[in-house]
Amino acid sequence: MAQKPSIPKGTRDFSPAEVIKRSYIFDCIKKHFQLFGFQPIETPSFENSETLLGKYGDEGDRLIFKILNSGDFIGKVDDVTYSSKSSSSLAPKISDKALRYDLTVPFARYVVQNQHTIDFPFKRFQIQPVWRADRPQKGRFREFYQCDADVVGSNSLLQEVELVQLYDAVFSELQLEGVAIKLNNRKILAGIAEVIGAKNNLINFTVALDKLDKIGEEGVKKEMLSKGISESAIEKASPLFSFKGSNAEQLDTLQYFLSASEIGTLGVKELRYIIESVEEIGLQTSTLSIDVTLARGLNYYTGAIFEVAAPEEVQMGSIGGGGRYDDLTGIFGLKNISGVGISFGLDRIYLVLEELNLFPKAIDQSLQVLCINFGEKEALESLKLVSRMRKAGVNADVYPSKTKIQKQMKFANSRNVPYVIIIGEEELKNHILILKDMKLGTQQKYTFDQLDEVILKLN
RNA sequence: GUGGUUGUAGCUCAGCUGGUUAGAGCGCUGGUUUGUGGUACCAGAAGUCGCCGGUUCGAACCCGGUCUUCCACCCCA
Repeated sequence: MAQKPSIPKGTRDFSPAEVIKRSYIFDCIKKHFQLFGFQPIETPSFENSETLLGKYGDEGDRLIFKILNSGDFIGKVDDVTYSSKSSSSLAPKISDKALRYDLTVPFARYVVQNQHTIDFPFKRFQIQPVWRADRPQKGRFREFYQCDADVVGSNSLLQEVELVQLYDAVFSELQLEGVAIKLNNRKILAGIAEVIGAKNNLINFTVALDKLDKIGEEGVKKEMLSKGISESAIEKASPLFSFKGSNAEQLDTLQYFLSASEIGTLGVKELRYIIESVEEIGLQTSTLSIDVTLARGLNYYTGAIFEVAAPEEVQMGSIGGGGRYDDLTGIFGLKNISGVGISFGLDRIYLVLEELNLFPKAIDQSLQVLCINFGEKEALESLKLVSRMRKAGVNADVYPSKTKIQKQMKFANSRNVPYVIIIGEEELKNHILILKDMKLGTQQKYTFDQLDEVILKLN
């Protein structure tokens, strides 16, 4: 026997039960994307390196999977580069393609490339795998799916309002109640930095602030200090560390706090509009709240920032996120196209639904009825009935070989088949079938002519 | 990328300071039941102890490397 085969670190096989549960989530998300007027696109799993590199920061570049060129790719490298043993200068010479790292940048590329055939505003959704050369952890993989919905070509804050509704609709349908949608605005973060006098240290300030719930007030202050933010600035920002109250109260406090900052005031105005609009329309099961410490990847967000936290009873962190980016397509040469989008973290949603036991009970009933095989003649008759049932939309099958009834029943049981049809020699002669309810253990006789009744029962 | 952690039967895990033939539960196969699963009882099969190397008379156990798992950073879904 050869050595056991294996799969690369951070990748997974999915069993039938897992694929079915994952499709349940995919289907729900997809359905709501379409209900909200989004259209599907797909892009290649790999892009030209220059499309991806430099778009996610140095950290991101390191995590991009690079694809080796074909043919004699080493022979074409000049001796100086080859003998330099420097990965950063060698890599571009031997690799000019890379695996998709997220869906947003390829989408931006798509929009720029197809700008003349797209009707703006363009609402697109995309559900495809992405790859990251990260070190795996629970709920973090090197190959995973992203489910994104973005709108480009509209500045309207109505989009933000709709995206909050979309989150609520999806999680409500998944029976995942108590999801916390957190909202912030990057203009508010910029305003805060301006007001406290840390304007040119915005990124370090927000990255540190984002960690508040994780490392606490002291930890955040320490990190800010180490990143060169002055003590007086941190002192001015300290009200933020214990920011409480209703959304309305927080908005008023923020408005006052940021009154000296033009951009901050604009941020508060935007935030207020979104919050008040959502409150007017109402949410089914989720809550929407302001979180001034929310920052996320700041590379391209310019307005609203979303993050969705799983219900408190599960330790899972973020199960979705998104935001507004005023100039995403600018990196590919198309200016003044504003976009806003959200993403669902499929793998984490899966783990949460599993932990809270929220998958539908009958989700693993992929087969509705199985016919026991008593031999050639009987099986042939069963097949006739099965084909009629299949036409009526019933998942039906015949056990392929004549083995012990015991074994066939056991198979039906472990496949979680709710009904079994028994047609033996005696039944065949009299044109009847026995329908056994595997849950109750009861059985009932029907003539072949009564098959429609059986189908009705199975549906 | 940094530091740590994990790997023993299909699955979940025991296995003492290094010492005969590596165990349990669940699952699987067969039987009690040759036309009835899920319960019960009986029997059985199944492991190069992640992989490679080293120390030792002797290694699942000690050492080194490697892969994998999970965790904390980094970053992020």
